[in-house]
Amino acid sequence: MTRQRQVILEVLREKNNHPSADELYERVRTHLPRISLGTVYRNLEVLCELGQIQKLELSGSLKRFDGTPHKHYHIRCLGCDRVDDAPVAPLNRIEDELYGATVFEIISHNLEFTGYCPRCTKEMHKSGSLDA
Amino acid sequence: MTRQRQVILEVLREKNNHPSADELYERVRTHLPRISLGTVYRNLEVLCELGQIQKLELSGSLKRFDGTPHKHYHIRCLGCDRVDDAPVAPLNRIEDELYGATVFEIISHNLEFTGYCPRCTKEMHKSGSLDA
DNA sequence: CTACATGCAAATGCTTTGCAACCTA
DNA sequence: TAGGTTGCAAAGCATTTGCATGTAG
Repeated sequence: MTRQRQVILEVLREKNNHPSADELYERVRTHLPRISLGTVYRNLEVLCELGQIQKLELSGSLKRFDGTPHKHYHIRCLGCDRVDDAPVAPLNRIEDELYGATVFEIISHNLEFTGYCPRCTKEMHKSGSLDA
Repeated sequence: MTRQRQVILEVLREKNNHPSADELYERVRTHLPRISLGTVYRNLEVLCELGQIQKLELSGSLKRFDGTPHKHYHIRCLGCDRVDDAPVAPLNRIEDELYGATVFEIISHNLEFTGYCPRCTKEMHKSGSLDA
């Protein structure tokens, strides 16, 4: 556990708004100005394997990271890419529905919502493109 | 509707195994040897906008394309990236669960399964890494 | 004839990697 | 001091884009 890894974990946990590697890099840089982006990527990978954090591979967007290890769903803003936790109960039975109906051995599932955050909703109303 | 666009659509529909742009490019090339990858990308984009096909932005994988416009879920193989349709009924009510519980204006949702296809399952048993 | 589509190649953006120097247990 | 880790720079890969030419309607 190097200083770099420590700071990355702390910074990710203190304000867990699901940052991308690059956003996290910028924040970590205020504490460790000489850290490199490669180190951030490498440590995020290691921390995932250790089960301390999770990598979010949301469709149609770059990778983001979640400071908590517990499984939950997310909502992503189509306007600004902001990611929030989705307040929905996990679908505990959904994988059973596939049993016998698919040739795959199911390992996991993920549910993702997309929509517009308040700011982007307002922005759209201003510019008149309410349907986009 | 150019010849290129026509062929891309036909090839995508005739064997809809959710190819990537590149795989589709290779297949289309057997009919139109001089087509460029850029053209394939551009036409796939256009066909999506026309509602003829859909773009699948599955997490942790490159973009894939589905020759049908109707909404359904998918399963992806963690070993070889093969993508099948998931035989599960659409969750028609799920977005309502978020109503009032999030500040987002929900537009859509997507459910994704991951697992192992028969071939990769067998492969794992052979090499002894049953848990990966 | 005009607008849009093409082929080609270069550019982009995120992510990974090779490598020599550097810590740290 | 041995093994993992770092910073840096370069490479990798999927995708997008600029531009001159070509083609459909």
